[in-house]
Amino acid sequence: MDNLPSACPKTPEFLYTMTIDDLDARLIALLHAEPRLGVLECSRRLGVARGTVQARLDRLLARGVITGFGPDVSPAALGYTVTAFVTLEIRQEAGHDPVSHGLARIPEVLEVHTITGGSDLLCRVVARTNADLQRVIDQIVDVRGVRRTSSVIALDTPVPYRVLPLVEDVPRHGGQQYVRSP
Amino acid sequence: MDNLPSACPKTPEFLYTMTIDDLDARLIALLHAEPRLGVLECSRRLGVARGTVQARLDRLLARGVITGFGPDVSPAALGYTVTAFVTLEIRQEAGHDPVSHGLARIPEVLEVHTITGGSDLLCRVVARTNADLQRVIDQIVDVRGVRRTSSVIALDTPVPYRVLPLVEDVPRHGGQQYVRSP
DNA sequence: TGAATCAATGGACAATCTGCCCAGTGCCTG
DNA sequence: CAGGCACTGGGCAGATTGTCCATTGATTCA
Repeated sequence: MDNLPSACPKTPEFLYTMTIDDLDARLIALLHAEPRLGVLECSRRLGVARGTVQARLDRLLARGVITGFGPDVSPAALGYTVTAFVTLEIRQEAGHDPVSHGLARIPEVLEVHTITGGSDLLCRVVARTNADLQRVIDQIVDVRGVRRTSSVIALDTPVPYRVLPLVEDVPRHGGQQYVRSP
Repeated sequence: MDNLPSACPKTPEFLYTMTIDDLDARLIALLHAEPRLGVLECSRRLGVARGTVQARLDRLLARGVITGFGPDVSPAALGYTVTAFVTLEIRQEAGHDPVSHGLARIPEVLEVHTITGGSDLLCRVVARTNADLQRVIDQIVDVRGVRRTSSVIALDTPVPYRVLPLVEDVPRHGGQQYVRSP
C-alpha cells in the first residue's frame, strides 16, 4: 500500500472501500478479455464458485468500480478519424457551466474537463477530416462565453485508453491477495 | 451527409462501410443504457426479430464499430481521484516509440497520444492525490528520452467521455433511416 | 424482364445459463 | 464463544442462446 495517500485510515474498512482484491482484478481482467462471458463461465475460469463471482460482480457494481459494460464504440470506425484536443479560454464572468453545457450540445465533443493552468477548459473532439475539424472548432468558438481556442491534433495514439494495468496494480499495493477457501 | 469528407465516394458501398443505420444507432443506445441486456430482450425493445439484432451486432463487431463490451472501470472508485494531462517534450533523436513504450509501463498512465504543436506527447494520468501525482510525474520524467513535462490538473469533468451523441448523429447525416419490413 | 443476392421475419430445437433458493464450513471480530 | 461474513456446492424452474429452416420483400445486374 505504498502509494496510498497518507491521509488514508488504512483500516480494513478503508481497504475494503478503496481497493480491490486479487480476485476482483482477475475477474475484471477476464471480463475485459472476453466481455460477453457469463457468470458461470467466469466462475469456471477463475476456479471459484458461481455465487462468488456473482457476489463480487454485484459488489464491484455497487461500489462503482465497474460503472457499466460498454458497448465501446470506435469513432474512427464511423469515419471520425481525426482526434484533437482543444483548450478553451472563456469569459470568466459567465462561469464554466453555461460553456460546458453549450459544448455538450456538439456531438463531436467527446469529453470536457475544467483545468488548471493558462486555459480554462480542455476538450477532446473528433472529426471526419482536418477540414471537418475546422467546422467543429467553429461550432466550439460559437458557443457563448468562449473567448478563444487552441488545438492540437492527435497524430497517433501509441497507448489507447486503458485501465487494466491500474486494476492489476491495485491488489499488489493496497489490496489483499485472494486465497481460495479449501 | 453534410459532414462527410468530399473525398468520400458516397456510393452505397461506402455508406455501408462508414456509416450506421438508424437501427444500429438505436441498438447501440439501448445497449449503452442497459448493457447486460440479452439479444432477445433487445429485439423486443426495438421491435424487430431476434435474428436481426444478432446480425446487426455481429456486423457492428466485425466492422469494428463496436470494439468490445467493457467492463468500464472507474479509476476514481479505486482511489485514483486525481486526473491530469501531461504534455511531454522528448529528445527527438530517439523517436517516439521507446518513450511511449516506457510510458506504457506506468499503470497510472491511461492514455498516450503523439500530437502536433509545441510538445510531442500528451498523456492522461491518474493519481491518488496531488502528492501522488508528483510521484507519477517523476516516473514519467524518468522515462528515457523524456526531456521535460508540463502538467495541467483536471479539476472537474463537466462532460465525461461519451460517444452516444455521435452515434445518434451519424444516421441523420450519413446513414439511411431504418424502415421495418412488413 | 428474370435470376440472384441480401436482409429481415417468424418459428423451432436442444443445450445452456440465469436468478434464486438452501445448508454447511472456515475465518475474523467483538 | 457466538455472530457475522464470504465462500462452497448443490438443486430448481424459467428464460435465453446458438443454430437451424422456409418465406418474403427489396435491390442489383445481366
